Amino acid sequence: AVMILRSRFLDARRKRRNFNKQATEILNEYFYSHLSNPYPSEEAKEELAKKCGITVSQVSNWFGNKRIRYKKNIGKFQEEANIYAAKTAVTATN
Amino acid sequence: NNINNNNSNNNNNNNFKTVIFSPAGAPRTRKKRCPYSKFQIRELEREFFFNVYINKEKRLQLSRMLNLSDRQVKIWFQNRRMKEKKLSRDRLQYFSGNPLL
DNA sequence: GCATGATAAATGAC
DNA sequence: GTCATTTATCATGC
Repeated sequence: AVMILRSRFLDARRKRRNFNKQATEILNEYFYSHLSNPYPSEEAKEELAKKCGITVSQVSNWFGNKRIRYKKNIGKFQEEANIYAAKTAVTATN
Repeated sequence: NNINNNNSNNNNNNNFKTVIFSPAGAPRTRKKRCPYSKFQIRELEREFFFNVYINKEKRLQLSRMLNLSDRQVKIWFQNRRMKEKKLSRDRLQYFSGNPLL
């Protein structure tokens, strides 16, 4: 039984499921509002994880993937960047 | 003496460097990541089972047997220990949410 | 067919 | 040594 559970941990490591739209919104909002330094602190990661309903490791994975993929093709994310830039600009005026 | 060669099936071609994005600086390079073969992983895992920390002698011995550099074996054990720690965290979190298991 | 999340080599800070 | 990363690769979703 122990071996079965153990193998299930190893097998289940890559059972990928997309995050829900709200979680992605929160992560993108943080990323594009900290584009000059998109490295959330450990405390910020925990808060993001709580708000998104995911683990801290998943937050770290998301930022790691986002940083490298954004850096490699900034043009592809330009539209997305504008959307969230406008969103944060509205909140800044309040 | 040249260390890197890999037998195993598909690759490589190590010492291929990839250019790193350099924020206002001289462009640096990094060794291209090359996945290890099943055989290499099996032997590394076997040794890791006996001792999580590997000594110099066994490290050199393993590196020769697997056609990996001494540095690569050292780093593999470092990463493997980190992986084990993460697995422990995941296990703890999993069981805390499922007390019946 | 790529987008996306997770993992595997490799680097560097400390 | 640990550990947060970078980068490439893997596996899945759709």
